[in-house]
Amino acid sequence: MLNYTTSEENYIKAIYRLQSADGMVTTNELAAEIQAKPASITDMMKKLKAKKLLNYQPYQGFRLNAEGFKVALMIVRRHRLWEFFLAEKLKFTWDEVHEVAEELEHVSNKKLIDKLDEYLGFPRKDPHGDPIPDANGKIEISKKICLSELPLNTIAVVASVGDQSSEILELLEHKKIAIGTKLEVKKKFEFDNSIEIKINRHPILTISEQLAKNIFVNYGE
Amino acid sequence: MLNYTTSEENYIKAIYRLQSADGMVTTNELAAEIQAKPASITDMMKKLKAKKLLNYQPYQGFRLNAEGFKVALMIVRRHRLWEFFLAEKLKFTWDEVHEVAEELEHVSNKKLIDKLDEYLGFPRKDPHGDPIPDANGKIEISKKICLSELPLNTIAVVASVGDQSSEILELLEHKKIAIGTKLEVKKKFEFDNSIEIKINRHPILTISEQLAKNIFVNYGE
DNA sequence: TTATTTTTTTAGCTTTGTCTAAATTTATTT
DNA sequence: AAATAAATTTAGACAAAGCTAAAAAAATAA
Ligand SMILES: [Mn+2]
Ligand SMILES: [Mn+2]
Ligand SMILES: [Mn+2]
Ligand SMILES: [Mn+2]
Repeated sequence: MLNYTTSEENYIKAIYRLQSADGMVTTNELAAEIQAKPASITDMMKKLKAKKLLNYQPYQGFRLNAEGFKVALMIVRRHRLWEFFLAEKLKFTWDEVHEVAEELEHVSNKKLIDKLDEYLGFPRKDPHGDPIPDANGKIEISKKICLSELPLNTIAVVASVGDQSSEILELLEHKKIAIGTKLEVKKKFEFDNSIEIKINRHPILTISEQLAKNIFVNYGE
Repeated sequence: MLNYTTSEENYIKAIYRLQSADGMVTTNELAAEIQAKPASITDMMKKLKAKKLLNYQPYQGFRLNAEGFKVALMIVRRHRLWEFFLAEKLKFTWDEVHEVAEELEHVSNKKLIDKLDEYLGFPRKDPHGDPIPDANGKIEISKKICLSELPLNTIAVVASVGDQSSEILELLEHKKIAIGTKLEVKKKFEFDNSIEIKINRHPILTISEQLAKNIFVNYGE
């Protein structure tokens, strides 16, 4: 496995994130994800195709091939191990780990990462509940869905928030819900689609339909 | 304190390393240190002068100014803290830590470094015996001398090694000399400048001039 | 099926950091 | 003091990674 630049790695990881089971990723999709102009995407897709990391034909979109997928999993592994380290050992809070891991993930010394993994006790999930690929690139399947679709009595981890307004953040803060919070849905009411959730050692909370649709969780073993 | 690119930081650190109490650093010196061509040095010196990190007049050499020195100390702090982390927590041997720290040092999130420092218990020396600047840039003055200058029958502690090639490390391993090893010089021979040293409970060892010049020790206090 | 809109690509420009080769300045020898 | 050598800077080139604006292709609407 060769070494790639920070830019190449950020593109590879973003394609990995966007590419679902079948479909192609489009230029505009990736441009939005990476916060760059479509012309820059086309440039990089040519480069990554030349490096045999993806399939790409002009105007037809692109997908990582087997090699590109393997590379992506190693970047994801580094990112999530560092996130775990920051939260577990350095006591960073949920909103701080991602940004720092976004930089640390590009230090790609294999021994460093494998020893870090060992030091951390081979954690299987990062602080957002996302699975950490092992040294061979093996990764648990876990599903990310919105809170209103979470089955009853299933422990899940808050992974992200759809709306980013200060209003929703104020409400989440008030209810003590944050990225990484473990919860389960105890009741669902059909009248207004509100739900009741339980967080360890806290009283039952009521969540409105609007709020539930903006909270995304990871679950599944 | 602004952020600097990886390249700028490597140049700043190299100048810090070369610049002694008084004299100027020359273009060729820095070119050799950084393994780049003299023309590249001149380019970067113009850039760092424009950023007000050093004094530089064409053909007259250069020196970090107060601000550049402060920046250098923070890079050195990051480098040595990561080296300590790698040796202490991830069980890297002391000859493996430098290369990895050379990359990690460029992740310049202040909170990351200060929390890492705290997590490590505010270590004062890196695995090579070099002092680690604190969060304010304060650094112990180490009175290091090389083994060939150590007076006879004076107990000293190995603090660092000049050359860090695998060849010298192999030799040091063979002779059971490591950071922290206590020793004293028992004899000096003028013919080839070789010396004989004594390490507690070990037979007398012969050290060549080349080797002695690359072993630095702390003594007295 | 044509026309219009959207998406994507191409062409050309910018910045950063590197290089080689030539010019210039400083230092050292006759 | 010249002449020569060494050190340093300048000039011009290149690759990476981004951008804007224009052209081309694909998708959608009329
Ligand atoms: Mn990143
Ligand atoms: Mn994560
Ligand atoms: Mn470095
Ligand atoms: Mn060191």
